[in-house]
Amino acid sequence: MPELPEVEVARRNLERWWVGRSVQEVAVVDEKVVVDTARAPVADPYAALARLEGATLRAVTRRAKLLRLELDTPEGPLVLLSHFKMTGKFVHGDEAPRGARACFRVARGPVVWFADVRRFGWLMLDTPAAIDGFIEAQGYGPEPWPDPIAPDVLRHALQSSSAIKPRLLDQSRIAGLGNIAASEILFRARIHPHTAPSTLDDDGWRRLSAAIHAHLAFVLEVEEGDEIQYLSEADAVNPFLVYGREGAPCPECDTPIERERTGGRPTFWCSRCQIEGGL
DNA sequence: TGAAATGTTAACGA
DNA sequence: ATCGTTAACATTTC
Repeated sequence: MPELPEVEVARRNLERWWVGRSVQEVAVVDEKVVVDTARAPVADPYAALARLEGATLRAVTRRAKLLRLELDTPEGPLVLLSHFKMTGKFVHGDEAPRGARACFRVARGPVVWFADVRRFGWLMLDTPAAIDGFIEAQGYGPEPWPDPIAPDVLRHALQSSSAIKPRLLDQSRIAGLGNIAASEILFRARIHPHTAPSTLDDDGWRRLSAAIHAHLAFVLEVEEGDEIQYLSEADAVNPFLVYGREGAPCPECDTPIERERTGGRPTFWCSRCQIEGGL
């Protein structure tokens, strides 16, 4: 299940596989894969994606967890936007992967598949103005990658007197962080997930800023490459410090890792390393 | 078998 | 208004 780093790896992969090359053929495997700017499935997804045949991919950019493919098509510039949600990914290969929903045959390149077992993800194709309007309307907060969010900016974005953990997930405060990232970042920053942002001192904000960047850099390094394995998949190895490690020894102090569910989402932390108030 | 899963969003209640 | 929880989306895995 993808967070920012997985989307960023997909961006790099699509750059390598596809940028500068044209699309020979497009196929829709799952009719509900293409949505409009209201996120409703379009009436004719075949016709929609057929607009990309003969198009050349110019650039791939990322905003939060959205991937934005800029294409020059016979009818003019269009943007293909995707959201991976829980299980989406782009892969390449001759055979349809599990969960295949659409595919793009790249001239002098691979066949690129949009695969998404749980089918929460989507593709959206429209003019640059329409797509950028859609992205703007999401109201995303500042990007934590590639440049770190400065401690001061972080403090203003997260300002609150309730628990910090759910705040980190709020895309309108900081863009791109997910549920795994929240636990990992707070562990790295030695901040308890229940800590109220209003009680963090300057050093706490500095640690949080550094921890966000360090976590993203770490996951990007681990997941770089053509095949991204999500944790839920068979054979996946858990590369995280505390996420999914309830009861296992803390990597710093051997205290058993704690777990709780809030708002339906699990949180993991070390009760010795992470103190409320951040110190 | 039931529960839970790395995302988002609408609906509801305090 | 704002916060937090719950259900829903669809499917797989433990």
